Amino acid sequence: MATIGDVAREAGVSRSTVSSVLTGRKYVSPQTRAKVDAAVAKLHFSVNAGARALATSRTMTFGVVVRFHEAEFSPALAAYLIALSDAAREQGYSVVLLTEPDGTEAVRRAISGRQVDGFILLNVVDDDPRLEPISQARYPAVLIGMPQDARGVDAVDLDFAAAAAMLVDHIADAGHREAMFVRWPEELYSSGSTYATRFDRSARERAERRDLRLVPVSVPVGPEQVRTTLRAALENPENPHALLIHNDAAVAMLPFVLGDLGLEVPADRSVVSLHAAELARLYVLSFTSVESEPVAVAQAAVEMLGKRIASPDSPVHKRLIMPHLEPRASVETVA
Amino acid sequence: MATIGDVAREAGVSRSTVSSVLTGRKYVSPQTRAKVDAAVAKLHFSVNAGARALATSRTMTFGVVVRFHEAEFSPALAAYLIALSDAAREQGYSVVLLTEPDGTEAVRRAISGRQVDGFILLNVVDDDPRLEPISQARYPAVLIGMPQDARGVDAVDLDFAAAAAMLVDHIADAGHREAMFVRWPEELYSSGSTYATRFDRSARERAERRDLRLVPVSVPVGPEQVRTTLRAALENPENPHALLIHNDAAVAMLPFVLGDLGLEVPADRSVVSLHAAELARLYVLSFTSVESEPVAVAQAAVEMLGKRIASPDSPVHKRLIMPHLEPRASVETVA
DNA sequence: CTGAAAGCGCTTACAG
DNA sequence: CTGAAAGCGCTTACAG
Repeated sequence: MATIGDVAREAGVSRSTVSSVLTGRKYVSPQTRAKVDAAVAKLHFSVNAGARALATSRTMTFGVVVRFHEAEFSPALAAYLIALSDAAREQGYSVVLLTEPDGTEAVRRAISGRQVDGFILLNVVDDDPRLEPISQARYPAVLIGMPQDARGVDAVDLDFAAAAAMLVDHIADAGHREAMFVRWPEELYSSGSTYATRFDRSARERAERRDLRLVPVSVPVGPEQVRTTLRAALENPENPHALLIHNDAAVAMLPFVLGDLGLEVPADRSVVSLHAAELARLYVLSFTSVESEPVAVAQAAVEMLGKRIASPDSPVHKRLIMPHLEPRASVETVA
Repeated sequence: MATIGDVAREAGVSRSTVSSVLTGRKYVSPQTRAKVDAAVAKLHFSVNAGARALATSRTMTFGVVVRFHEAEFSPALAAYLIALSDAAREQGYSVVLLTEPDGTEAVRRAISGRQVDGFILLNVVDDDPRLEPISQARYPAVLIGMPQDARGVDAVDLDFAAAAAMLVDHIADAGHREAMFVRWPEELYSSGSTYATRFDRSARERAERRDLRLVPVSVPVGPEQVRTTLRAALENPENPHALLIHNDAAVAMLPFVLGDLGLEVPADRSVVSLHAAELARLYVLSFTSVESEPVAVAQAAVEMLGKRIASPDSPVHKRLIMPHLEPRASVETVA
């Protein structure tokens, strides 16, 4: 592999001049620059990343900290990882994967080994232990998620409150006066787990304002349980015919259950949902929905992290990404 | 951040002695070692990765090259990425994500920038362009996939031929004499795309040997097309009642279509399939199946890459990971 | 068994 | 506008 010295010799200049044209931080005459560029091309030279990192004390890499070993819903995960890597590269950064079960340890090691310039934490919840080493070392980081106490770290997330309001409005606009609110298990809401609670509160508030009565249906974990619960809810004649779903597993299962019961959408039931965009790719999920926005979220995260690294002491940023409603004609207008 | 010099001072030894205990490549007396360890702990020291990389010319990182921007089926992708990262860490390696649409360019840059010690290429097909810069630079790499011409690069993959044979046997053992062979679009087989063709050939051979007549059904891309095709195939009274499915989209869609037609498994139809394990996590896929083995494949890949880096000139390795059949009582025994 | 010195490939003041 | 020199934090022969 060619070094900067080889290039300098080839171009007939000093190593520091080569470095100057490489970094672009110093004026170099066009002639000299041309000679250097030619030598670089001829030798297929490119800067040794480790050497540059050592000299600049900037690694130009981000650590992406994946939270769960058993990712709750990995289709979304892959979309985020790829979007993050793409966005990072556009800013000249690489992305290294930190997947240890003990994320705190992974973060600590990456910090003390100076492996990364900053972190992006995926799937952050309240009291996330990974925050500890970061806020302690005052290391640049951006959270994806919106914990109550972000401990002075920047954060970005989908605007779940807006999503809930959009979905409620969509049902209310169609003239419905009541709807089932199909939810995650209640623990998720009481444990203060950020996105769920934000969605929940906003849905309730908006429903109240729009005079929509919400009938909560908590759906337990596991395919069979999901199926049974949905079936019971749909069979109960007391229950509303509109469904507002905030539970990916329920979204995926619903068509099966509708099939079991011979119910049609929107003729028999009106359905809106919040779910990962990936879900819609492989399945026939013809429900009007608000989808997650991995690309927009990833780009915002990378941009925020870049700025944070550039100015460590600027004020803490929070950013909410506005989702959009994808209409799929699954709601019937009622008088 | 503490440096090796700080540790040396704290421990009252030279920097090279500290380095010796850190690398473990030289005998150091237990007493001295203890002093160094104590200093390391006290100062929370850990080696600066970039500096070590520069000194050893080993980055201790692998580049994982993800092929498609639009991942065909990203649930599987996430599982592979996490498994790779975990396996790498166990060997002391980090994993950097290379997601550029132009994978060849990404590989080239990582090589000339000395960013990685080797590559793992995901989802390799015949004539994969990413192989070019790797085989040209004779850079250590392991392919996940089994192209006809691996150009002297190690490769590992699921044993799709064995998978096909297992599934055919399962149907034949239950006494069936014929089965629909639900497949990807034909282009996938004619384009020589490795796993599909291996599965296909093996299924046909085994079926012939077992006296099982296979009726091929090609399923086009897109949810609606999948649904229509499956429906037509199931409604056709000429078609066998056993299904051998090698198409994730068809696997996911089948329950809907069975529901549409009021068919029960295994009473009305017997079903076996090959699909990504992730599929079964979120959905009720109660079909006997052979699932992909991301963890085993990832571990093999990492291990092979480690060995390849250690001995660049050892003979090329190919490795097939034996999958296992997951019985789910979806096949009816016939006379 | 331990330490002084050179070197890995860069960048960056500092002179000129 | 260009170049000589020091330094980033390690490792590794080489002496002792």
